[in-house]
Amino acid sequence: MQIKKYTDYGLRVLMYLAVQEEGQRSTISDICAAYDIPKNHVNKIIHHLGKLELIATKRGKNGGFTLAKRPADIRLDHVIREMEGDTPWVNCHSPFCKIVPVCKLKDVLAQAKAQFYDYLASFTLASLVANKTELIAVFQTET
Amino acid sequence: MQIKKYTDYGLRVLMYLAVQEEGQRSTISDICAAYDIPKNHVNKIIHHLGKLELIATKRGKNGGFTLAKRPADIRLDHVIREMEGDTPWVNCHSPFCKIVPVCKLKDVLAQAKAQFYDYLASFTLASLVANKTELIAVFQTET
DNA sequence: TTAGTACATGCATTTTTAATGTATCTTAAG
DNA sequence: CTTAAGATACATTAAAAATGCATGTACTAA
Repeated sequence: MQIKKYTDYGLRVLMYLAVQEEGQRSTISDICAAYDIPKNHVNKIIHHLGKLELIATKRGKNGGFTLAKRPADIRLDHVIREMEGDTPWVNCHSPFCKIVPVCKLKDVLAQAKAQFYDYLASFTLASLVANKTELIAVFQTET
Repeated sequence: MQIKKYTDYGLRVLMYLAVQEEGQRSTISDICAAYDIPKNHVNKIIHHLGKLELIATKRGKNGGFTLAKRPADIRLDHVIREMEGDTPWVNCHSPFCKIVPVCKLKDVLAQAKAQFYDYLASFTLASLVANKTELIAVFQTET
């Protein structure tokens, strides 16, 4: 059990953007150079983050993207739920399970999952970049 | 993000055993017939549950297995952790991530994961089979 | 004591999902 | 009108999980 790299990268993109100077646009190439991760994947992630209106994207020359909200207004539970896809953590229907109607397992797991997200709801992107200067320093180092 | 069928089946095996008559041994064939799931997979799961000392297995003719503990003494967090494998929910090391030393994301996710398991720790196998007679009835129906 | 049954174990194959790659389209700046 | 950037679609590869197959080992009962 693990979050997808897709989700992980999405969060890292947001962290990167959160420590940039106000109004400073970043590009997919910037991000990929900073983290050394593949452009293809990030391409899709940026698109997705744009759709979620977490970032504002701009095409064409001198294009790029910036955060569309303040870091303190970007809750982690929201980002992770959206990026990860919000499906039940146990699959009761393929294959068909005959005890589903009387099975308490799915309910317990659903509640446990809710606990996970409830906890995340108390954090925002701002929580992740509280140590902004440290992050900036690390981004500037060569690998 | 989802638990493995392996884990799911493991829990279902335990539920099945928990509603059997005291001392009544079950076999892999019994379980697979009850849930209509593949023997190969269950084979490994039974072995694993045996290693965890959650069930007592017996080979040979008239062999099979029973719960090795009372349902109230089998905590769900324990079962799921063991079956699922207890690794971090975010992979910070492949590919290498340069911000790891100053990254708060891993800590937040680790705590969220802890919340998930803490909640499960308040439930046992007994919680899952509180409606024992209902479960028995469903097991007896044809598919 | 031997035939049969059931779990134990290891390896192979298939399926599913995620990750990555390639290509082309659209938009905007200069 | 050329270049740079994200948008979009499709293809391919890689990783993980699920499943299958074969054989070993322990136990029982006839």
